[in-house]
Amino acid sequence: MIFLVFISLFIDTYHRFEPIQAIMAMKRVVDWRKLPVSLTELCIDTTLRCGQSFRWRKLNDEWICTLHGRILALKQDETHLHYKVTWPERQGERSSPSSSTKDLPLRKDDTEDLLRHYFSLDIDLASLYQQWSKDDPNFRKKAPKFAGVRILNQDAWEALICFICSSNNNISRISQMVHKLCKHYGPFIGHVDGEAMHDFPTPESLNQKKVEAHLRELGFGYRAKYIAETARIIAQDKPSAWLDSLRNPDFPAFNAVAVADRPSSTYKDAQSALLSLTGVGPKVADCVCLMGLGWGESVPVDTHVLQIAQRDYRFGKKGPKTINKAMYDAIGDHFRRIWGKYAGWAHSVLFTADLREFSSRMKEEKGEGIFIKEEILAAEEIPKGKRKATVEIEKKVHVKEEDDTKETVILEIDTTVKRRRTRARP
DNA sequence: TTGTACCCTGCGGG
DNA sequence: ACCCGCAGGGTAC
Repeated sequence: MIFLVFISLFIDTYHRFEPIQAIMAMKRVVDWRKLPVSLTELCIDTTLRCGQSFRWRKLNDEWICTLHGRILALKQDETHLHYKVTWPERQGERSSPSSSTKDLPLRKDDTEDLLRHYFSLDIDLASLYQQWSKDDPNFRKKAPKFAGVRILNQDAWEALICFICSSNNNISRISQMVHKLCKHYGPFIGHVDGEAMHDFPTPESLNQKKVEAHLRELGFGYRAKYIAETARIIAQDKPSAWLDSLRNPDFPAFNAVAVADRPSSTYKDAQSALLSLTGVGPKVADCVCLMGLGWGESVPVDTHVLQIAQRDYRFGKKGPKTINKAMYDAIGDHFRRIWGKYAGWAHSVLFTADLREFSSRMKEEKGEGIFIKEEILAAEEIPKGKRKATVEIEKKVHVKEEDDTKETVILEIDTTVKRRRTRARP
């Protein structure tokens, strides 16, 4: 049996093909083009804001980002995804008399392929939603308001650095930090609305002497060291295509080239390989697996997902405050059992539904279809002589919910909570 | 195996 | 108004 591994050529594509792209860049006036996609299959308004990518910005009703050495603008209506490409400017080119809109690119423009790859448009999302809804009442309840949420097929290196930034952080600040990385270390591509657009920096550009100190000045905190060390390891210590060798072979990187006779990685292989990097724990490793390496079964478990597991999937919370690796794996396995091969995709839908930014969509649900009844099972005694104490209370919460079909479902969730109690006066 | 420091920012309750 | 505690897609020690 022959194993295939796909090696990406993404690194430095811009520089490598500079002469060709310089000619392509002469065609400055680019029309909007479109791909047929329904909002059920892809909703960019949700997908680009739900915290899996940190570089997309919405300007004047268009989503803008640099990707693979070009600037992309996206718009969407009920039937189509509209896109516009801008290739990089060259120094002094704009005033060059040879510059003309009549010149055609030498190569076929691959932006449509890039978009199909980036959004994994070959995957039938509606069928997946149907399957998850059939197997999971909670998904069936939440999903209708969050259609078209996809996992983006991002570059592994970019995902790695972005999710190192994400530790103990919020989406707003992560976006600001990633923007600073691009601005200070990424290749300049062009202007949009007078604002300079840079692509994501290469490992080499982040593997320089003063990067750590500089990133600290820029407000990266303790993550500055993680980024600098990871860049050094990827740029110096590992083979050139090491990260992409961890990809799911069924979903090769964009511009990948097949290489024969290499053992292919599994999801668990990829996860454990990533864990060897500084600043990369199980959660960050899973984010890179899911969004950067094509492993759809990867379920990143953060505090949010832990809450979802406990609140909506009766996952016991007897464990400690900080979850250990065993607990972490158990939660992932639990969701993989429910949702299957694309568990990470389903997880992303529920994660999005729980984000505060999107919570208004669920607001009307609260208090109408859901009734909660608490039943205290056991409570630790308050020590004698103390009037107040923080004690463990074990309670059983009955959640009675009605879904659209008026069918009644009873879920029981065992919980242990800390509550401040006051001893009754003698 | 469990606990704590780590950088920084926005938010809600006093 | 200001302060203060705390959480925000965790990880290293």
